[in-house]
Amino acid sequence: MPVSSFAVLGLLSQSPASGYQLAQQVDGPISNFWPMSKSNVYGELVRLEELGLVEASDISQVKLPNKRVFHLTAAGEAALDAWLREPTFRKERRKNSLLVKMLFADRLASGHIAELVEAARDEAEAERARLAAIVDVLEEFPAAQWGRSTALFGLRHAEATLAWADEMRRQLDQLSEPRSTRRRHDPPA
Amino acid sequence: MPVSSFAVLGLLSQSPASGYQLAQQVDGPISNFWPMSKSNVYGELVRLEELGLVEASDISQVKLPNKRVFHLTAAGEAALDAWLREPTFRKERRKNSLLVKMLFADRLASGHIAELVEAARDEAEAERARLAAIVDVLEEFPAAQWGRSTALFGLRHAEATLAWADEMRRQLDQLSEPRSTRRRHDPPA
DNA sequence: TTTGACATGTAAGCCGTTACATGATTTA
DNA sequence: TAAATCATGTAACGGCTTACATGTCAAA
Repeated sequence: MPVSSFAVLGLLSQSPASGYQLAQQVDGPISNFWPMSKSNVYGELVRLEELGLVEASDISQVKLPNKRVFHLTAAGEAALDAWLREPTFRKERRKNSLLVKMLFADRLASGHIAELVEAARDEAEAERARLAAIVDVLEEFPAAQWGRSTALFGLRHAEATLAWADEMRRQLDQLSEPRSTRRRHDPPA
Repeated sequence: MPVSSFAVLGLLSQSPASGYQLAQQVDGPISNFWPMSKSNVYGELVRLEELGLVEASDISQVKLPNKRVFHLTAAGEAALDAWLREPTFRKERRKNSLLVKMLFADRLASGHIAELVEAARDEAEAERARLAAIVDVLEEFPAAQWGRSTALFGLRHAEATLAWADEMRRQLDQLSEPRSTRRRHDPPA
């Protein structure tokens, strides 16, 4: 079973929900580290229902379309907990096309490399600010401590990207001014 | 065109190669941030050939199977360089099932959470050591500076994961010994 | 009157994986 | 004699995405 199945089980474990509601939830916090599309959600629900891990109650509504509200079965709870307990998450493929570009950066003028690095830096800085704010806010809600931990993970990684970008900047600076032994603090010309 | 196509173009730009040779190369450094399977490589070659971005020369060998050695066309070089120059790499989905587990960690006993964190830490520490060694070695080869930069990126991120795991450790320690106001340095009992 | 929220899905297709198929030659 | 290396692919399938299809009701 794909991780997406467990992601849906996890969301349902917090509260029963219709496909529509789940489709909205997957654009929430979880999208930061497990993006899913709407269709994907509906597909997972079909699978989980066939496996008996979730069940639906038909809710008829006046003035609004009827909906099917899903909730975990006992088997669903067991499956979720068993998965959560496994300390195995090795197979995730960290794909990063920025690094593919860096690997072949020999083909680029240093100005173009600098553009790549700056674009990466800008993105990382925006991410850092966004996540720092979230971590800060959640600090005050002990009940959200694990949610906070996911944001903290992202924050530390954004900081890592920033640190890397700064190192790359320095490397690129040395390329463009390679006057052999250059003093640390040049007097203005 | 998927990034994998450009990855193959990039490898071929360094030196012409047969499908077999490429299939070996994709298990090399590039596998750290763009994993590809053997079949995937052969598939990409078909696509790139149809698009006129690579061409093959048939090499007949005695005592060994014949092979088709691919090289970039002018169009292939142009396509690669155009892609390398674009400072856009936004769409990469960073998927991380560890964080999915953390998000639902409320369902777990703190011992199980600690196991997750320790497993993540162990993996990150192994990765840190592996990459630190590579970064160190490549230090001495200025020609490999961009290859080194990709390892450095991985190194900084492994360090970020370690820092995060240590913060989680502390958080978990506080959970297990919550004797209200605890002194910094407890005298032994 | 049109747009947006509510609500559920299907269809087509892409990217990529694992497993399989074939067959010669070299090395243990 | 068995395994590894060289060499090229095919088949089947899984996961996921985008775009499309359908329809009601409330609000602007």
